[in-house]
Amino acid sequence: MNTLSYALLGLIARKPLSGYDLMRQMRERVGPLWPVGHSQIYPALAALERGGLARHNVVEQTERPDRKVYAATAAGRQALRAWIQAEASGRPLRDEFLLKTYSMWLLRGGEAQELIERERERRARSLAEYEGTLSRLRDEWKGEIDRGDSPLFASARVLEYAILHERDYLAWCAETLRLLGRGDPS
Amino acid sequence: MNTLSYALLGLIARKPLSGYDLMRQMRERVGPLWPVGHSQIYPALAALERGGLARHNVVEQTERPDRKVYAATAAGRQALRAWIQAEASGRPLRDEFLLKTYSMWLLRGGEAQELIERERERRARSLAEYEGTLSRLRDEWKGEIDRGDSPLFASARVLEYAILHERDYLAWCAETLRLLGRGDPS
DNA sequence: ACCCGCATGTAAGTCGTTACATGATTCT
DNA sequence: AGAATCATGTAACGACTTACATGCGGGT
Repeated sequence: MNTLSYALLGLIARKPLSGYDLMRQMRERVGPLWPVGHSQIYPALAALERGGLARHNVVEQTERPDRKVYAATAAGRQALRAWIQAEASGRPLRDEFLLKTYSMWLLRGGEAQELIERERERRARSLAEYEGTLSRLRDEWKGEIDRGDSPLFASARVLEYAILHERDYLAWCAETLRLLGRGDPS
Repeated sequence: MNTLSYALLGLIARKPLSGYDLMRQMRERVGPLWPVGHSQIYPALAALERGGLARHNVVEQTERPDRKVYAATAAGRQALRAWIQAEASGRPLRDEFLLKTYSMWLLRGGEAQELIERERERRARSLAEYEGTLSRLRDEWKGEIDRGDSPLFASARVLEYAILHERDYLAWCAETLRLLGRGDPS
């Protein structure tokens, strides 16, 4: 059982889904948090089923290929709870952009500023995207989203975190540009 | 050439180092950003040398095993600059704790609060650690650390980012606890 | 005609972690 | 005596990415 399996379990514990659905949900909702390709999903679902943590029904379709819709079993929900409460493994950030800034002293003239400016713009775009998703979620689930025991509350909190994180990145870029500007006025 | 190779190049572009030195520097300085085991380092250094991006001298020692001290070549620094300015690959966060909170609606009673409280404490500890490292760095390199073209400036900026990030995490935990407390008063 | 979305899979290759392997010196 | 630090490597395994593979229906 790896982290990916728990991510999938977390989704099918909310609502039964097919492998294809899971692929889209992982891309759209959990995407920035834990991206997965469909080639990982299908074997993982088979493994969950072998372990008794999920079960599937075949839904036959005439106009499209049949779907295998997976749902979490009681044992699956139990395993998910246990994983959540287990000691965190302390996985690292692995931030490629920061690793690049670590060597930005090699750049000349305004190259460092350009690099950071480009990143600032990318982050601003993804911030706007998260904010859009969150406000759509809020509009759609007005009452439920504030209840602490609701799946929607958890979704919203994760999005809030992503938003905080992007804001932070923007602030860091702005401050770095300011500091670079002082020492080296173009 | 993978990301790890550039991380190593970034270090030996600052100052020649052995594989063992690199292991420690990656653990102590770049650690939270891009952790590496020594088993990755030695083959990667050999590959850098095959590509002409680094070269090593053997430093013989009597009391300890001999060291292979690697330095970046001009081609190595050039490759590093090119990588820094290349399009970012947009690698993801892969945050296991957030993935867990995504399913926290499964928990009962105060379990969610306990989970977040534990994480808050862990983050507070690593914040203190980063702050300590940064203030030590500042004390040691007073003049150089503010010059935008200095390696120390880059190191400090990366640490600043890590600090911002931890503060953010703390704020998020506090807010989440507040929201959980309102809906479900123990 | 060609590409996109739906739908499910397998295979090959890279990256990263953990364990295996060796051997001297220094600290407890 | 046993553990930790210095110092360099190899091997096995697991996780992740990218490409291969198939096939129908709808849009341009």
